[in-house]
Amino acid sequence: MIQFQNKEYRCSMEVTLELIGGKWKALILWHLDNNRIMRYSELKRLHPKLTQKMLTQQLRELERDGLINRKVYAQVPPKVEYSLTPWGEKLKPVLSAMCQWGNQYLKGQGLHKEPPQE
Amino acid sequence: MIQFQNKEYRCSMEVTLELIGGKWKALILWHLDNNRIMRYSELKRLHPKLTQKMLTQQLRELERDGLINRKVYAQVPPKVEYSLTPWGEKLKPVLSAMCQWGNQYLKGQGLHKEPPQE
DNA sequence: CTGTATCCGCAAGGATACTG
DNA sequence: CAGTATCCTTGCGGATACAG
Repeated sequence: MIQFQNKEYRCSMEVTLELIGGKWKALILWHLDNNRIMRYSELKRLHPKLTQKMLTQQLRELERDGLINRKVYAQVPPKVEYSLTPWGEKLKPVLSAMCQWGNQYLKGQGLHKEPPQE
Repeated sequence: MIQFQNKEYRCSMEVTLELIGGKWKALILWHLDNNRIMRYSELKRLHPKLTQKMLTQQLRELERDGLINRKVYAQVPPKVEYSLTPWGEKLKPVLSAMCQWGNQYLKGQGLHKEPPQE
């Protein structure tokens, strides 16, 4: 049994799910990984169903958990840049594996065809 | 823009999230990957907060999407075994990467320490 | 531009009872 | 054992207004 932040976990998979699970986090992290640095408005455009409230909420949690950096420029109009921390960057294997799998699944017509052998 | 099952996706990451996202699927798949074959009652014991309703629902979706097999033995009392399909097995890189990352994060005291160099 | 703050609807998910 | 079926609650997340 793992103790972490006042909660209990049965395996490290549960911890990972707690930190990058949820509806939007993996998507945000993946695009931050590709683009290195993104502004709030760029992240907002990732998906039409991603609302301001949700985006801000997810970004705050990712920041709190040490996965992304938030850099505010003291200027008008405001400018805020988001980027991955070292911990966030170590997620690359996870994220790119997810993306690759999705690609393969789509190419194989998903459901009805066996996965390709490589 | 990707079309898949009457829905639209902007990248394959979104497709993967649609198929293995959600609160329990990755955990279920990960343990199926480790144990090869698991009965319903074994899966139920994965987590105290995983209810029958949720487990059944997630299993049905995973089966519908071609990620797991469901084998029913015609006997009393009933016996049902779940296992990964070839598509499900191709998720191993994703799942083990997630598990590894969680381990590293925990060992590094998570938030406040830099990730280890390897 | 990059956010907060509220209000609020609705569907995800919990609890319970029942079944082949 | 491995589920359904049903009811009911909770809180996620949408909509809107406002601000530095």
